[in-house]
Amino acid sequence: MIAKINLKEQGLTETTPRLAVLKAMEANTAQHMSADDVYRYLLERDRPLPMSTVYRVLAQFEQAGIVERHSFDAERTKQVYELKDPEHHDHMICIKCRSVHEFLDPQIESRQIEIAENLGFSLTDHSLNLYGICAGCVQKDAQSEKTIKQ
Amino acid sequence: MIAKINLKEQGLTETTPRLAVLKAMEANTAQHMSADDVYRYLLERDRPLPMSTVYRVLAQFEQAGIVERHSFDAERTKQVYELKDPEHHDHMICIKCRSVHEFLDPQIESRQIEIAENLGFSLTDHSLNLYGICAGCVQKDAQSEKTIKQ
DNA sequence: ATGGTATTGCGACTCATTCTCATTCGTATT
DNA sequence: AATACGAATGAGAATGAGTCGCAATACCAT
Repeated sequence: MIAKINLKEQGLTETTPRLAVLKAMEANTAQHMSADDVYRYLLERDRPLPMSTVYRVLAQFEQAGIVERHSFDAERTKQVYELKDPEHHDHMICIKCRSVHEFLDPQIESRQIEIAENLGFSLTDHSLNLYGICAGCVQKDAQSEKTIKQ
Repeated sequence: MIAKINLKEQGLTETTPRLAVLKAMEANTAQHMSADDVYRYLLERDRPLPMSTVYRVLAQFEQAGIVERHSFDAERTKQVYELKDPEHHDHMICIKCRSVHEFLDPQIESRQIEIAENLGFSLTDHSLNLYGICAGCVQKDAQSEKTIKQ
């Protein structure tokens, strides 16, 4: 659960575009939103914002620590955003259906810190993405294979 | 140490452009090479190859398992390639000097497999990038801070 | 040498993202 | 409430990595 975000508290003045983008993000916490997703959401449900503003506002949000930016796709390098969860998590991406599961593993987290320390690195950030085929798609695959063999 | 690569063994005919790109990669195992790095290397040391061919050949190499593609940069999403190491490794990137350290941690590796299993995922791949400031840059930072304070 | 397939060179193209700059908005101050 | 000044926005052009289409060329088996 993500706490209600107040722009002023994050050092951002409350403008109409910023509130709109924030609304779009809050309405879609279940997904990771690309700039285009935000753009289309606002076009349909709210009022249109130019893409340049969507990008700008998302960048401002990222700087203010309101959202996090990721790029999951190994091929197409499209960026997506999500409201920042106070507790960090990693991602597991289904390469078939593009669904994203979030997970947190304290063991890996602490191991990363150890590794960084050993190498004399001052760790500021990290990203761990697991790619694979989700339970649902594994099943679908198995079924379609059966169908073909018949 | 990476074994000498034979294109034919990888199912690729030995053409001049492919050999040139391979040579460029083998001559620069210390760095991760962008398509542009390869392009410039060949322009200077060998014979020019059009960018489209560089990209194409690198893509063929990736498919054949000769190189691996990564995108380290959190901001600019530029892709880089490296000759594929038979044993997988992860990356630690210095956000100051852009240097990349490679590391391998069996504990994290096996934990990833466990996590995937628990979530019903069939794991095909993963990427773990640690971002931070390397030992060298930490020192430089400390020094320049001292200078400023004087 | 010949023919057919695979590969290349070239430029045009796509698409996400960033930039520019004139206009408008937000807000602190009269 | 008017003013003023910096911050934010809108619109569209620009950028830059990467891809595509297709004619020309290279590779290889016969």
